[in-house]
Amino acid sequence: MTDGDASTLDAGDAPALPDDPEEVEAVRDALVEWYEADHRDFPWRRTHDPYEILVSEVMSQQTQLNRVVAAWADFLEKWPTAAALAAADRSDVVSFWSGHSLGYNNRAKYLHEAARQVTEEYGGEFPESPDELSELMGVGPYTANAVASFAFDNGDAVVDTNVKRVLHRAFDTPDDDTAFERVASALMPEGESCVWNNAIMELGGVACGKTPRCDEAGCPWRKWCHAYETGDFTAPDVPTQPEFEGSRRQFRGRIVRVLSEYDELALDELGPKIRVDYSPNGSYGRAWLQELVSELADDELVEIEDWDGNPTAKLR
DNA sequence: GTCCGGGTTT
DNA sequence: AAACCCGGAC
Repeated sequence: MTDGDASTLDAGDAPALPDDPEEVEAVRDALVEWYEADHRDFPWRRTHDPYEILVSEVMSQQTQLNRVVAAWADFLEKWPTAAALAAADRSDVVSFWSGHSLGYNNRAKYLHEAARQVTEEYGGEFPESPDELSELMGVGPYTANAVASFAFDNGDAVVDTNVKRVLHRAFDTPDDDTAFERVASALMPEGESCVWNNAIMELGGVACGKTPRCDEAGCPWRKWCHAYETGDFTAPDVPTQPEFEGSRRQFRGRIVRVLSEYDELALDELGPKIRVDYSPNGSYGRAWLQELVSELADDELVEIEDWDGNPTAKLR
């Protein structure tokens, strides 16, 4: 279809890819050649199994890649297929997640649920389009395109913060999601999502990180790059998170970790294991803990038994 | 000790 | 719009 973006594209100060289509082709070729000449050899880049890709993507969303390597291998050894994962107890999956310090335990739950969806709703066969993949629990636009790309070479351009940073610097793309979307899609060579999305994220990871390493990494886009020309390597704003130390997040994580070591634990036994200054009637006491545990129960990560008298928590 | 990363859900 | 995690780099 013809796009209705002509007015914005013609807006004079519109950011841009080179006008000449041959030049755009040169930009594409330069990146793909750079990637193919040398890149980090992550194990998930050696598979096209959609389940293995999904696991790596969900883990990568939140964790340094070094730790993902070990967790990914362990996870697949334990649950080699979507069917195997779907058959597991969720508490075991959450325990694994917590035990490998992967963070965001809800995502273990989502991954387990996604595996169940694949086996029960798709007969064990992963769907191959980004739209269908998006229906899986915990799979949003980024992960849907990543899995479609790396498993089936069937994705659209991924837009994660790496890609945004690269596009913002190289082509002065404004810090606006629809603009990133539009430029990323215009740039991706049709039908080459696997190599392309790997390449552009590799660029964001090794050459165009927060501190740019244009020359050291031999960035293939230096001759077109707006930032390289101007010296302004400003990156798009990333929302800053509230403090972690002392946060509810921190104690939720501790609770899950402790509960994965014990079958079940009364609140007054759990308390001291997550906080040295716990005392049942103190300011950080049973009422405080009860609320945290209740929220974990609302998230279906934890189960509370024995509500009358001596509440006990266990992984669900 | 301080800073850093980052997509999905509700 | 807000909540969610934790180790590693500096």
